[in-house]
Amino acid sequence: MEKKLVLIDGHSILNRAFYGVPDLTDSEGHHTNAVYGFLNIMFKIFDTEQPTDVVVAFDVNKPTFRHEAFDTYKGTRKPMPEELREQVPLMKKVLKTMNIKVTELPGYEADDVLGTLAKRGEKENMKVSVITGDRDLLQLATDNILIRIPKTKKGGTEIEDYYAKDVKEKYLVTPEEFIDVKALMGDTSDNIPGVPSVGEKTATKLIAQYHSIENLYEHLDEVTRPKLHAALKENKQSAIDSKWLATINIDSPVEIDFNETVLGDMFNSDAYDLMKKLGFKSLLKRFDGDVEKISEYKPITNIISDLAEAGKVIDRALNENVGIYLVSENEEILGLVVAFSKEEIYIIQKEWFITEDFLKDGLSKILFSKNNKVFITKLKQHLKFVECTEDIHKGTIFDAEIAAYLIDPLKSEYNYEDLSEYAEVQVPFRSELIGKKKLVEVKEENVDNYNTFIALTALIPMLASENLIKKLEEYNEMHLFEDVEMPLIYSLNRMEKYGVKVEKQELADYSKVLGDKIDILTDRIYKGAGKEFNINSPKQLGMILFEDMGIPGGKKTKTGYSTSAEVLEKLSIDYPFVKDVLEYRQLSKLKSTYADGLVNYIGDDGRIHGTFNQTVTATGRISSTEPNLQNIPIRMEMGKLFRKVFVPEDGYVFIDADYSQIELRILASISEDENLIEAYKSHEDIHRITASKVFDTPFEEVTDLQRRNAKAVNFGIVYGISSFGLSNDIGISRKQAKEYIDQYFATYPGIKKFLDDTVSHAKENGYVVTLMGRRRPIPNLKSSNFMERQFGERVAMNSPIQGTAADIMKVAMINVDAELRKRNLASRIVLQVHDELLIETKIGEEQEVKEIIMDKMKHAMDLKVPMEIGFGIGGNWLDAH
DNA sequence: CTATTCACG
DNA sequence: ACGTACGTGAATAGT
Repeated sequence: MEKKLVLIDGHSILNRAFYGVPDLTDSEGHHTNAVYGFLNIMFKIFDTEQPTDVVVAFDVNKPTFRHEAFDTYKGTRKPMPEELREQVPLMKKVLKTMNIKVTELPGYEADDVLGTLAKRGEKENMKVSVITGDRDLLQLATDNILIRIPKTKKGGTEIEDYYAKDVKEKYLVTPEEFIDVKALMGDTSDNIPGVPSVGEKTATKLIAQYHSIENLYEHLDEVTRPKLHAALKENKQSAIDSKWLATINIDSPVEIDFNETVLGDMFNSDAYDLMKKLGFKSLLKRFDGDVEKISEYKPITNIISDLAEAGKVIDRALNENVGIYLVSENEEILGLVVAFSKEEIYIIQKEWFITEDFLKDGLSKILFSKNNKVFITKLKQHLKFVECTEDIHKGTIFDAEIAAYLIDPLKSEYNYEDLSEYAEVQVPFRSELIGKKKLVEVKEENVDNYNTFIALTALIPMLASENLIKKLEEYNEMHLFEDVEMPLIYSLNRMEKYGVKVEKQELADYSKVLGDKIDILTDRIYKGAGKEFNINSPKQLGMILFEDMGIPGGKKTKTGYSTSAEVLEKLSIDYPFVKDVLEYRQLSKLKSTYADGLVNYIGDDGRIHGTFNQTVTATGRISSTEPNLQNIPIRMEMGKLFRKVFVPEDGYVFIDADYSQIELRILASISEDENLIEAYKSHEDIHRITASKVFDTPFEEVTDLQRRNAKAVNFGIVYGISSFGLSNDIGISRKQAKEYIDQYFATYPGIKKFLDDTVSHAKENGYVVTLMGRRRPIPNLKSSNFMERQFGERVAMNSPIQGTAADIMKVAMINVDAELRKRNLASRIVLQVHDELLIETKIGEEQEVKEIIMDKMKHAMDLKVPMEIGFGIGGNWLDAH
């Protein structure tokens, strides 16, 4: 029988899998996505190749013979992200458990091991496949050695196959010559220097003609292009060295016998248990006799184009449990999916008599029916299409995205694929169905994939709901879900629908003013530099400042000099030129982001309707996009003028209300520190009190500097203080900073205890919670990397505080909004900026609105300290604040 | 597609 | 000896 050998480039494939597969973690919070992706690629190969022998080769994290020869050689080791690094040992363990031969050879790279084994296998008449993501291995291809490169493309993984003839076809050179091409070109990521100015084109042409670097140099006179000739002549040694570096050693001392590589029982019970523990449900189906045999679920859909039939489905949905999805893209509706169960899914197409209005109306009826239960994701987006005068009856609608967010707020997305982990079905990947294409395109090109995708989007929320609810209950987050996050959807929806009025002309005028100032500065900067350059390019600016002008003290970043405001600020004292750059930076930021940026979002109604995202932040805050209305300037004089263009419509005024020092008050309350609570109860200036205690100065004699420093310490505490951070912030020594902190903790011992307890709780359980039970997992605390763990500790200290503030604001928003509507007032919330609400208030309603805000904001939660609200009223946002 | 910078809380 | 404040989003440059 013919033997078939599969050789896998371990790190290379693991790396591809890591970047190609969405984040996954096992029950203990360890990352598993790369391992999962690796196994999927491996099984895909095994399925088609049916190998008799398999070896997986890993690199050793030690210098190789290439380093010995050249100290500049760094190999391919880019720093690996921690999330990937931790999966390497796991990968090896999984492979060993599956009885797959794993090898690593000190002093050599995996490439060399693979090359050696490939050639040995070929000699023994085996068919050989090398699985790698690295094109350098193409040099190994022959008629019997196949190089296979898996690529994550739009619409799934494809594998590029190369025998010798395929290399020749694609790269116009033989596999052996491919080494020489690469050597000439050089490769910065592998630190192969090559010959400068020789790119792929030239290298290929030269090697195709001369077949090797050595032969090329024997015929160097024939190279007539003068620059090329010179470059080759000058870099002869480099070219030869590069070739040596790029050549895979096919004679490495690999002590492996082909007796050891025979594929044994991959699907043994240990491997089964391990897969199960890692949560790789889809892989379990490969195990014979697996009782839980799970295969990929592909929904069967019923397409409806007939109006009467569509009406029947919608009517039925009013009285049953349904998963629904209104398919829309760029405000255009494509159809409505109604899923009653795995077996019964209807896709109501928008065509013939089925109009957008019909579908919107259907959606509305299903959502607002009190006799059904609706499972959905992105409810807020759906509400965009319906009239929503009252909130949907509590308990009849379940947004699975929100639920999944509360269970794990660290995920970047919560689409059907992410939710399927709760649904006990194995679903096709989104990337395979639609990739990054627009839905309309997929509908045209591959209607089957389109239907599968939209069916799953409707169905999975329903299938996942049971386990989601179980988890919410287990985590004690049901209250948060039912009474905070779900009701908040409607308040955010109204806020988005109202939008906020912005004076377009004034914004345009201001853009012009800024533009003129920028032009003047640009001229001055060019004159000062002695030449024109792109001031917006940190790279070019760095060159000008620290090389051309020879300004000392260039702080390096990964890629060059830092030109951040922090650095420039210090230089600006001695160099007026730098001052101009700083001002240019500030103005061009204002112009591009705020003046020109915001204009694009002003709608025909003269208002900006931004999006407030509810499932983005790790702490529970909402975020704002398209545009970001939560970072409109306020601190700088030039910037705060933008707040003047935010105005109420005619007949209204702005009321602005913000929580005063909400986070510090929360800290006082959660920590139950008596001194801080007492300080707040006294209603005196908290930073002054702190300064007085920490610096042991009578209250009346506290200096401005002392107060400022105390304020910085208060901030620092909330962020999870470190002496370094504090010293950096207020420009004192680390030692001094440490003394401040120690003194602070001595003043408020309850805070010290709370922070310590929180961190140890987090280390023990892997998560922290807010006062309302909102959970944030902190996987970093388990990291093997010291810095990451340290970061985890700061996060553990900060998240309960920031998160509780978010909880409080959410409750306040819901209650303010509800009360305004209950009283039939025309006033409405138009913006939320974390601790601030902006209310467009109908003239005549000011007093009532003020009372509502004060009441609802103050009493959103019962804390051990009083909550104080800053209040303002005015004809624009700046004046109201 | 990532890094840098800077706007906000 | 590491190299750090917590949470966001947008514009820009350059690979």
